[in-house]
Amino acid sequence: MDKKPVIVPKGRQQPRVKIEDVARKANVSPATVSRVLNHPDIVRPELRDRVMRHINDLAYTRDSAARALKSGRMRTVGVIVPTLALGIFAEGVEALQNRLSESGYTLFIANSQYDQRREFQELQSLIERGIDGIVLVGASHGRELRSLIEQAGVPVITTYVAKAGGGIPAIGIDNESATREMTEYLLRLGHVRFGAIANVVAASNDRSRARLEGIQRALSDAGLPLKPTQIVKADYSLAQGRSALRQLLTDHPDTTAVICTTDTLAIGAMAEARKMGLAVPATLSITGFDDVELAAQMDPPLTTVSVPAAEIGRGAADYLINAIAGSPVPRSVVLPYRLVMRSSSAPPRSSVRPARRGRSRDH
Amino acid sequence: MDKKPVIVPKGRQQPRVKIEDVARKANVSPATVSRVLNHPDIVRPELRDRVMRHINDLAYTRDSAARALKSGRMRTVGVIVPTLALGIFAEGVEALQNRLSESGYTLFIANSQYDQRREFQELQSLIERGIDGIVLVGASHGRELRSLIEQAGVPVITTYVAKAGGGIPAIGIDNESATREMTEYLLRLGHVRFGAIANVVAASNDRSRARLEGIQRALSDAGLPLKPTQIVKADYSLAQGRSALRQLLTDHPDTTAVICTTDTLAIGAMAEARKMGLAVPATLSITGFDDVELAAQMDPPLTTVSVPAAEIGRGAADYLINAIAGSPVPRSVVLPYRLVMRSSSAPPRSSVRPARRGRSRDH
DNA sequence: CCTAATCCTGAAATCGATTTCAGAAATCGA
DNA sequence: TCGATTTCTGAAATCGATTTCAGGATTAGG
Repeated sequence: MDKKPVIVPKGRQQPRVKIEDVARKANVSPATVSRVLNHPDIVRPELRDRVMRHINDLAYTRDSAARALKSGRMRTVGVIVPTLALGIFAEGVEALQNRLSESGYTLFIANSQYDQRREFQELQSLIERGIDGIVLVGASHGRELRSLIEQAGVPVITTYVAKAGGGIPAIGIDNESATREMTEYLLRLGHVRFGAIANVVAASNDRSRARLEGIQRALSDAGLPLKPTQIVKADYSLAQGRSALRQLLTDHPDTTAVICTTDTLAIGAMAEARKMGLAVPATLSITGFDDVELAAQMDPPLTTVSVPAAEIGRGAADYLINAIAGSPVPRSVVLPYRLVMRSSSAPPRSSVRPARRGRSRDH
Repeated sequence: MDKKPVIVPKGRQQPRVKIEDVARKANVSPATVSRVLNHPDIVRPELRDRVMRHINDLAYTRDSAARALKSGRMRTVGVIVPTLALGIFAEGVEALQNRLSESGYTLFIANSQYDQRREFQELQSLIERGIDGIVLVGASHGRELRSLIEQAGVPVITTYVAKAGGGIPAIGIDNESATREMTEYLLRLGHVRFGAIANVVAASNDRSRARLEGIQRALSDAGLPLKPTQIVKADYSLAQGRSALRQLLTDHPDTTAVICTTDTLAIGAMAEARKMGLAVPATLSITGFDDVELAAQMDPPLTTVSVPAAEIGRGAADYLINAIAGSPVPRSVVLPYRLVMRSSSAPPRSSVRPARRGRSRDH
């Protein structure tokens, strides 16, 4: 009469195999099955084997929700990156996932699009999911985000930077010092007229900001502080590298060295230089940052800073695994970057014999 | 005496706020609180507001493990990509995550490194995690993987291909037809001596294999079937693109058009061509596949096939969201690719007036 | 004004695995 | 051989939220 056609229940079709089913088949209690799975060494070997056989026969797998409920551990870690479009982040995430997977952890991924509000929301949703650890990128995070983390009592680590505020441990490189070294290298080559292209448009991109500061500091120390027009701000696209170079050379046609805070920008700048008929490095030296795969293959190959992204990812995984287990963990890990001198940089064409570092020529 | 120093308990530090706490504060039963959160419309408005206030006051968030246990839904989706190093996958994952996030889903990520065994293991671990949906890449998957999926009764979709075996729905482009079109375009330009560079080393890379078949088919149809030495197999690195081109031109110095199954390979090939002093496209036309950001910025800009990665990611998300909800879903979705003709391809230098398709010139 | 229908709310069962507690079995020493 | 340990196993409580079931309060209808 009023019987509606049967609706397939939304849940799992096949009635899941439960620990109790295994227990019954093996003629033991559920407790024993649980022990076989979690503490195999405290179960008599023959019994353990028998139970194991039945577990395999029934293709039993534990319900992770029930497990998590009882144990309070999800065996899950979350990562929030600005974007996956940057190879350097993708590489780090991949290494992170691989290492976590080895230890039985699963990785949640989210992206913030360089937006702190979004980062906060994604983190909130991850925490509600009950993650056991969090990986962030960069040093600058809203204070409400920090209090959210604190309140959740979940271990965190932030990556790609050498240190972060708010007591958050970090693993990464010292961005500022890297560009400072790069700048000093160019100074040693004899360059005196510099330009910088930095993707500092996104408010939360503290890496590029630190890199820019490294450039500025080195040049100030050398008595050649950058004028505002010698710094072109961009986002992280290749096309912006092009237009940035054009603008820079419009304002300062005599520039001989351009330092970019990203390989993407540098590659864009090189493309534009070529189009403008400027020889690299004869007329213009260009350097990047990140050492993406393409950098070495450019013509000429790009001088840049190599960032150990995979190592950062692995290190973050190890840190969290230990922190979750309650093992002691380092406060922060500073990894070495590597300056990779290729042939997109050279002494300026009409370089006077490299003066002994023109420290106080003008002041 | 035997008292050890207190060890901080491993669980959550702060005793989590539970639904019962909220209920007590608000002077209602836990059931009501649950209803306020899950079915707000069936609770008397004033009561609902009161409960809501207390929920906010206590910063209560539901325990997702308990929720998942009771409801059988994790609100979680997993994706397994071959690697994140390829921008095209990173882009798809990013779009996937964004769309899922909008619908309250969280994304697990894993990578297979083009290894079917690893893909299977990662999937197993994801299924144990109780995911509600799965996103895979490509058409070729082991049969044990398919039976695992079936047994788990979880909706799946595979991506970047137009169709897959084993009754698995797919969303993506028709790779074979794309390269066929590309090849026909080059034929129309007047090329007759072709070479192909394909990353078909990884057993599971069916995309590139399909692309290679597209090339072969088009050339066979034109009466110009590729000899084995005209096909160079590579993996997906830029450096291999270089060496592949060198090998190809060693065996067939008179080649005028090289079709690559990946932009990365094409870019490597272009770099090598430049190094060998070959003008592109005057002496050699080169085409790629994927339309990565760099393709348009090359010198000359690369002719390639644009893959709608973001759309694929979004489409996969929508598919799963619907499938999980029990809504009707399409069998498969074929998205349009786009041939992007740029200036890395041109008629061969000494091209005779493009013959009307030299169909049966020889045999 | 009273019964019938409607609307809301609370008590309690439930999801599936883990773990404490206690008892049974096995081992050991005398 | 018997009691004292030591090992191992099972019964039952527990994790926290959801949902069914039934009853109390409210409104509508006569």
